Amino acid sequence: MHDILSQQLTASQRKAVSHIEGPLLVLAGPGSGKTRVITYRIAALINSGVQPHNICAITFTNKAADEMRQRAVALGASAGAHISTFHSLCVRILRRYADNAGINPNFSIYDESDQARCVKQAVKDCELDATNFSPARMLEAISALKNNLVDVDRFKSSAEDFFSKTLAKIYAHYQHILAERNGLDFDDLLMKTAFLLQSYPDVCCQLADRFKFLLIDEYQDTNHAQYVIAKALASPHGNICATGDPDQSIYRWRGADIRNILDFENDWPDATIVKLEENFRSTANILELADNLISFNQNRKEKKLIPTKPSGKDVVVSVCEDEIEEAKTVALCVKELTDQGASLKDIAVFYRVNAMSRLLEEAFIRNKIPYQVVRGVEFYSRKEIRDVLAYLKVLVNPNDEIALLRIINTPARGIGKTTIDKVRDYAAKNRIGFLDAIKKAEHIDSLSKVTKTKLTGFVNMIEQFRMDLTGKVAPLAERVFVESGLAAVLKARGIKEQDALKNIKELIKGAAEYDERVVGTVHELLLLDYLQQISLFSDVDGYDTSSDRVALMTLHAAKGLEFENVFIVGVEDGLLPHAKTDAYNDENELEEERRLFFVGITRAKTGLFISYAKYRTIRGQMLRTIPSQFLFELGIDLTETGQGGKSQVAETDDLSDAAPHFTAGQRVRHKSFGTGRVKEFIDMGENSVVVVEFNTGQTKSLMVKYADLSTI
DNA sequence: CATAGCCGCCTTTTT
DNA sequence: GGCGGCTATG
Repeated sequence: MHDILSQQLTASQRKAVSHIEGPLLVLAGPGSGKTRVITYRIAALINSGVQPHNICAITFTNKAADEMRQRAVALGASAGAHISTFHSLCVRILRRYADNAGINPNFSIYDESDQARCVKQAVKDCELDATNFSPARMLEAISALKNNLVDVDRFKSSAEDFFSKTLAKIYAHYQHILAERNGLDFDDLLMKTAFLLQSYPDVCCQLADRFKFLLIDEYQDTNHAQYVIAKALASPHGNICATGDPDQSIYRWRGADIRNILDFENDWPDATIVKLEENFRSTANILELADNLISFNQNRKEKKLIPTKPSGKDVVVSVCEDEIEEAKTVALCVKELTDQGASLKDIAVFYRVNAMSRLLEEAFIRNKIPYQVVRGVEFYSRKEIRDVLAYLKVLVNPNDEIALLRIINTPARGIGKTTIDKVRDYAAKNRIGFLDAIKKAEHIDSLSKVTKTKLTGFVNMIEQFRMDLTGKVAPLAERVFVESGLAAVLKARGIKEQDALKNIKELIKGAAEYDERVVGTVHELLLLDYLQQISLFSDVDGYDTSSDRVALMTLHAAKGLEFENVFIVGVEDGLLPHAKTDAYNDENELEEERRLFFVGITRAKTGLFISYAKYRTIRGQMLRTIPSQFLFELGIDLTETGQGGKSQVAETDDLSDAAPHFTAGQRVRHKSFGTGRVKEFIDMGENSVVVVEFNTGQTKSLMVKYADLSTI
């Protein structure tokens, strides 16, 4: 079988597949058949006698893991290889070696909103002002520390200035709160695993013995913690195969360190490097644009995209009047494509921010085009779903105060804030958990008799549910939904709540599928496993590739996918690159935004449609936009009209119209105030006002027509 | 203690 | 322009 497989591969691909022992780096450009190579590699390892369960492949999303598993099996490889994301792998390791890691294996995984609550509490505990130390900013800082494996102690000892010292306090409190609730956030999963592997060489050896071959996809987007984990797991045997493309690194903001892939050769001196530069996905003209664009990045290793397909359809750049027209244009183009025989599932629309999906959805609905917004997590963040899950979480992890507080009065059962405060006080005084305090409601003198009864009723219900803990998940979820009273409340409400009911049904259906999947596996706590798994659900995981609908997603979510036809909308300054990035001061941030566009473009096989709107309503205000600089970097003559060239501009744009316009983030120079950055532009025709923060520190509002600002 | 209504906040990307 | 949190009222 192996030989037959090899014949379907190019020479470089074959090299990447057949190189079995020792470190291997596969530098794979977009559309180079990287996924195919990894899958074949798994099959080849198994063919050469490696036990499937000795293989550990790490993918970027659960969806990618599922697909890889299926493909490997389709190639004839027996199932049993461990294929998952870094986070899922860490959950497994942490549960198995919980004692060594110093945690309770029944931990809850805290998502962003849970984290926000905890950090808010921490800020409050430290008696700090939430405006100066906003939870979001603190969380971001803490996340960055964790990704770099800086724990509380280390950060405390290095903190010198006021801000760092304060952050250290909040960090310490935050970790304390999580520990009390037996909760781990996403970053903890990585950090705790990395520390575990560093402190316990024997654990590390056991794992290396279990996973004798390590494969890591999308290596360019690993952060420091993931890097340490990978290195520790592979060090005993050196059988590490990393694949990735530095030009597709788009998660720097999340701690991804591009040096991990650039320095692979230094980390593993005897590494074999295989480059996959041929592109089997896109037409030559699409690749040319991508190549032009990415070559504007200075901080990169030169790499050519070698097309294997001839030039195809012209790339279309559409200039629309506003965002509504843009959405309409996309919908009409989709119709045209389907009229020509394209199927909807071969079409995708990418945008920079999730908020941009709404207008597109409306346009698709109006034009009766089936679509799906690819955002898996949103399902699990719906109120009714979170409610049911909170009940389940409390059953598994009674210390999960976040979940407990959520359900104690949901549905309303007469347990209000005052009661909760009293119970909390009691818990704190007696140094017991919140749930334990409720159990002792009888002993809390400040509570009225009625309240005590209510609390005992609640505890009894929880205890009842707990009897079912070791069984299947779906029946328990259904039971909780009904007996908690949630069902009655939803059913009593109007037609609007039918959606909620449907969602719960969907949840139970999903749980039933889980039960089905794990049938036969021995688990002391299936519910725990289920909850931890769905906590790690990602955006693309909810993407249903089998249904015939247009896919709408962010450029980030598009990573690793490919489509016959791709639309990229909103290619405007302030959106791509996004104004929230520091693209105008920090070349690295600009380059990452450029890579993001590059990733989007290189998803397209034959049809590529790029668009921007001349006016866009932001925060209720319609503003004149500036086309993204990236558009010009594509190397398309944007003034060109007609069909002759390799690209076509759908509508001509009169860029030369009226007084100059500015956008936030733009750098400008003023005769007497010097250089500064535009904070805001208020479009009032010829009386437009621009607010500029000058480098001197002062902020000025200036009338554009008098100010004589020049752009830099 | 529950509910409605108001104010003020934020709005990048995600495992 | 949308959501969450807070307050005033029943």
